[in-house]
Amino acid sequence: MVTVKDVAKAAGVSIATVSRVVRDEANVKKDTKDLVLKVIRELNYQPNALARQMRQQSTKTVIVIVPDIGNSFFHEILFGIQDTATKYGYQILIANMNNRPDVETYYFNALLQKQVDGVISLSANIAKSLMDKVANAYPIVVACQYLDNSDMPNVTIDNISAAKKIVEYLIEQGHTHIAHLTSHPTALLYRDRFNGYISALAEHGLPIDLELVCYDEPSIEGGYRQMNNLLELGKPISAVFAAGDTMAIGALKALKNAGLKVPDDFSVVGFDDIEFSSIFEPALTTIRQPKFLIGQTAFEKLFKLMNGAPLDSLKDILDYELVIRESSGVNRHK
Amino acid sequence: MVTVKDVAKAAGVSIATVSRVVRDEANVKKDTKDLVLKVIRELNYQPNALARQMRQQSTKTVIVIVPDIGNSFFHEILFGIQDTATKYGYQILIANMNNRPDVETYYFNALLQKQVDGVISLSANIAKSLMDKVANAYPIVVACQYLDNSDMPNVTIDNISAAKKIVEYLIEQGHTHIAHLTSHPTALLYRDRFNGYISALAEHGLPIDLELVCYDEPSIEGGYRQMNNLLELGKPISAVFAAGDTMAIGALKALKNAGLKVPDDFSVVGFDDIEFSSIFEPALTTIRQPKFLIGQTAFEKLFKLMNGAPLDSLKDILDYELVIRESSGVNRHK
DNA sequence: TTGTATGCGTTATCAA
DNA sequence: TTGATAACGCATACAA
Repeated sequence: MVTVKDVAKAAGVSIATVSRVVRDEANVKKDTKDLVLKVIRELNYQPNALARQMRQQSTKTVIVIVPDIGNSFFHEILFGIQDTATKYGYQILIANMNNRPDVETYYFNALLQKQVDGVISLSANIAKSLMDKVANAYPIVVACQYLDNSDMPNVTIDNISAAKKIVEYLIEQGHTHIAHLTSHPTALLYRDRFNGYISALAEHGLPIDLELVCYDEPSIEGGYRQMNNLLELGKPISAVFAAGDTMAIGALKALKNAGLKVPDDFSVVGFDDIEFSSIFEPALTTIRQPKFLIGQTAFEKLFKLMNGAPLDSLKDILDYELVIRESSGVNRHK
Repeated sequence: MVTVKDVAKAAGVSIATVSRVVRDEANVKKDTKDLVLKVIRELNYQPNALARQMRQQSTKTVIVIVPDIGNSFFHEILFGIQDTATKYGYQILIANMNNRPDVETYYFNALLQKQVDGVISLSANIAKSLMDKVANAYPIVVACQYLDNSDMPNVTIDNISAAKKIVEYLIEQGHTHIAHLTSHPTALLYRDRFNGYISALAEHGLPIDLELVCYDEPSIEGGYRQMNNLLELGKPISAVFAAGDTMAIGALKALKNAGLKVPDDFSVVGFDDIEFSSIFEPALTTIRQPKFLIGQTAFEKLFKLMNGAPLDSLKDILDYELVIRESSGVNRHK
């Protein structure tokens, strides 16, 4: 391995001078600099990043904890993070949790051991106490998900109002019996979407029937299962709001399987706007989260944190958008 | 920051002893070990990974160059890599190229600067010369893709025979005029699939019409565009073999748009078996690559390379599988 | 403008 | 079984 020493010897200068040239410091004579650069090229010298990081106690690397890399919802967020990170000369380490909560803790150790300068977590499953403990001492931003009563820096949308908006859209289409497919109520995210659903119904004087609220895994299978359960109830439902697009697609499959036409017989709306949702047939009506922007904003926030700069705001609430496509329409069975 | 020194002082032993305990070396007296462990807990000591890596000149990290993290084809491969890497105590750094060829070169620098111990590239776009130069000196494995006349360690399937097999399946269903949707012929991958297509037709005495071979981006849009072009030709085509599932799904959309029924009027088959393909309706007939196994095998290979162990074989050719679903059937228009 | 010397926190060698 | 000490490759305070 070629080191500064080798370059210094070959160029007839000190290692300090070589180091200065490598880091492009100002106070080096032009001639010296050219000579050293020439030698660096000749010897094909590559600075050892490990030694540099060790010396500076910084890796210019940020770890992103992704609950499930197989879920395309996270891809655009990753793009946003990566885009901004690259701009600032940072690398990102993608840690895939595979939806196993214990892995999250594991990755926080990377932070404690100085392997990374900061963390962006797209998951909030980890025990709140640990989260707060770590956030106290290290730069960390939570995006998409969030915790109750936590003062962690956070980037997200207003899930309550977004859920309310899409349910109100269904109500405007004449639907009065709207079911709700959702997931683990331990996640504040789902509780918020549930609250938005309830608010919309209540404010429009519609009856609330908790039998129409079904819980399952946030997956196509989960949505399929619960849609079938709903159909078996034999109640006069004409629309369903799924708290995630994957569940919505599962619901669409169950409806098709039952011989029901969407949106003629039934309206289905989701949440997130994953890639799949616009390609599936019928294309899904949903809430679009500003995924790229969430990623960008999360990194910007983390960057400030890592550099000890003050945050404009602890929590950023970004705008969402109602995207109306083919899976929803007016209630024709009134 | 708590270091070995602090622990040593507090425990009244030398730093060497602390280091031994941390690394769980054998020759430490039980009592000493217990004492040191107690102090480590009390001080909440975390070994500094940077210093360790610096000392050992190894990061136990492998970089995986992914052409496009938005493409679900790569997810299962990543799972396979990650699964095996974790088993051996390695971390993986996912480098997303975003399909920009220049980024590939950039990431190889991480290798040269000792930030990672090895590379798994799921892309082969980089100039062959650079690839060979790097592979000569550093542990690197190419998976899924591959280059002409290159002696880089490689894990893949036999694309020629797989393409041939799925086209032969179409022929068995009575199809005689089969089109081919494919992408950049600069990629050996696509040339091989094209060759398999041609072989199948030739060996069954079917006419080869190069007007039925269309090139475009390997995306839904690309497939959609070219399927429309094919339909405009007005030739008696009854089936199409797309060299990738995304193109196949684009073709399905174009056929639907044209009012054609799949598989009654037309058969469509793809390649890869991405997640989407089984969920889309109609579900796609395709070639399933053993994605998880490709990932596992690639890491196993890299691991040997990183440890200077001999490779059983330079190139591993894994088995594929023909998956017959709803998008293909017998030719009813003969 | 350049060089000398020290230290980052760990592991590993050697001696005790 | 333990301890003293020398690296690892670089950045930087200080001196020249």
